[in-house]
Amino acid sequence: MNIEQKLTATVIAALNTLYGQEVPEKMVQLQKTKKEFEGHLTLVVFPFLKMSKKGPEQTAQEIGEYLKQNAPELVSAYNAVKGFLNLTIASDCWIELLNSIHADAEYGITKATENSPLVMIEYSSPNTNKPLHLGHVRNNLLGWALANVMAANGNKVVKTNIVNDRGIHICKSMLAWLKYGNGETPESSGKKGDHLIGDYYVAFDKHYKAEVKELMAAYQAEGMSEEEAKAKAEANSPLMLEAREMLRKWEANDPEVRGLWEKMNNWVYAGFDETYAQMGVGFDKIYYESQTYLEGKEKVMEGLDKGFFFRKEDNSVWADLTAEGLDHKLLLRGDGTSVYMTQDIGTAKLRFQDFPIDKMIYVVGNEQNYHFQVLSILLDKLGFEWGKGLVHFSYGMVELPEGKMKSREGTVVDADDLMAAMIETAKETSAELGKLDGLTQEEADNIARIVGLGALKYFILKVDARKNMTFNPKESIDFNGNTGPFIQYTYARIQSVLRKAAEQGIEIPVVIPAGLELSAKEEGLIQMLADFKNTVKQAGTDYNPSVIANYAYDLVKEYNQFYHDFSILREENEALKVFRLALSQNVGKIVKLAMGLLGIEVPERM
RNA sequence: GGUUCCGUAGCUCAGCUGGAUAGAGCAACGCCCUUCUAAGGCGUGGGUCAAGCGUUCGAAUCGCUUCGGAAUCACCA
Repeated sequence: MNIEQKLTATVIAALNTLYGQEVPEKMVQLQKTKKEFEGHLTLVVFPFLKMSKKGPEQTAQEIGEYLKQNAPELVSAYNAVKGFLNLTIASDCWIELLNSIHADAEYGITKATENSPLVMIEYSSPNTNKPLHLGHVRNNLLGWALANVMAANGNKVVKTNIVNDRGIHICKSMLAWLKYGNGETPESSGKKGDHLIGDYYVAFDKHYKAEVKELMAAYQAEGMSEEEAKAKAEANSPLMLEAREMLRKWEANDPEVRGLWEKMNNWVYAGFDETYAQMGVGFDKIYYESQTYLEGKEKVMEGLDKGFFFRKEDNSVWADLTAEGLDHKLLLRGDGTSVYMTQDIGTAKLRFQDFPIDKMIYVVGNEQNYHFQVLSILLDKLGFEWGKGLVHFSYGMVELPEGKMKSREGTVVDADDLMAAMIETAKETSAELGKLDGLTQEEADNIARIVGLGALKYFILKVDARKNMTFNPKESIDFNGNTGPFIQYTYARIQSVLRKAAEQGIEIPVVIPAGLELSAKEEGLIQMLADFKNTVKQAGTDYNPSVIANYAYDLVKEYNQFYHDFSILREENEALKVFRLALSQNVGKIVKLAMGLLGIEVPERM
């Protein structure tokens, strides 16, 4: 039983004795005492005024006095301010609590068991015609962190990625490469494969635009209106026609097109793998749209037979969602080909064949809210048990100060460049601060990597996922204040103290003996450490990794104050010294666990 | 127009299952390294929580209305 549970039970007993009423646990509102008041936990007494028939202050006094008299081992002091009863918990309770945290190397983490539900998390889901950019970074970091959080809440987790490896956009890159590439390869050019392909996608666009412009001028010279000319030019652009032809060939399994497609996709995958590795994310199972995009059709036909869907005169198949307050939704075109929704149904079918999914989480941007609302309804109709309860983990866009990223204007922030820049900044900062003395190049580089990526990841993960966020590429991400490096720095500091303690031959016992006089700061830190368990739980139930980030910051800020105000190794009272070492060690442990959930490493020194 | 989401300090964000005087960081200014890592600590200034109404002992938090912003409502994915 933890402190709050004990206290709740004691308060219930107190109310029973004082006012002769049995109150439900829910009515006992305990909250952390605000900083400006003395105490650890605060009981809100407003709900009890009716039974006490006294004023708030007097009621608080009565309850406080009862607790102090009857449970001194728990409540050592109290003060009443208006309707708030601030309770000071006895020091030994805190040491006991620290010991329980100390004994658990993975405090706050609940491991999955045989019978745990299986949660599948889809994230990343790139197109193979462009390298990853800042938007993908947010997606990947959130997906990875969310997967960790779900796993820490006792779920079996399967991380999955659906790669959009087919379609007109890939054909554009392929065509441009054939036309303008001169056989360029990642090896010959030294470019990462995804960047190489991205360059040809851009090249296609450039040539296509030039073509359209030229055609338009010709048509307009013939007397067409601007609008007409544009439409006709776009329809007759030889490049676009060629790309469409290529897509047809691809669908007809033309060996040459398929061969090129495979070659170029493999370049992209090699590039993505590098980016993923640097980002520190990964997947358990990767699906490719080329393998799933035909699967949905069968399911849709099944739904049509069962009367869930209907066919129009032009042979297209639709779902009528007016009963759900939505519109009609196309599922199969008149020519029988699939649309996006159909493909997602197909992917769902394959996934369910592969894994006994209990819950499905899609990490996809908020511009697709409508899509997932519809998908949920459709999957439910088609008999997927997890369909109705599927979670669209909808995150907001990353915007620049001047608005959205636009590839046309070259404002897209590339993932590889961004990570490299962060690491470079970390390296420079470390050098300026003289932190690298006595380290090998390899150690220094690794620290720069950990710190640079830590800054980037924390910057993104600390904000509530569903909100749009602003990123200003001109102002580099901070390393001071509420940042990843601040948290990492505190961890490194703690490790430094622990190393020195070890050098001095001081051992931290398995059980810290009780009977110490603790400061409010120290007790508060233990209280915060214990909160980690609830924070992990909250992050899981709310699908919200940012609460972990904010928790880590609060904890570390508190610890830094302690570190500044109290001596650890220079403390003369040996028992107190050992206690503070144990406290520090556990702060370090929790910081590492919390950051680990976010996918952020912590350095032993920095 | 329908639906959904957002609006908190100059900037970036917490707080939102109702509780005390709304918090951090950045930026500005000032102080603290002969002492365990100064990527740190302390302090000063900075707010009509978009606006209004309602529910409540109590509203940034819940409800309604209005204003502002975003997304979406495709035979694109």
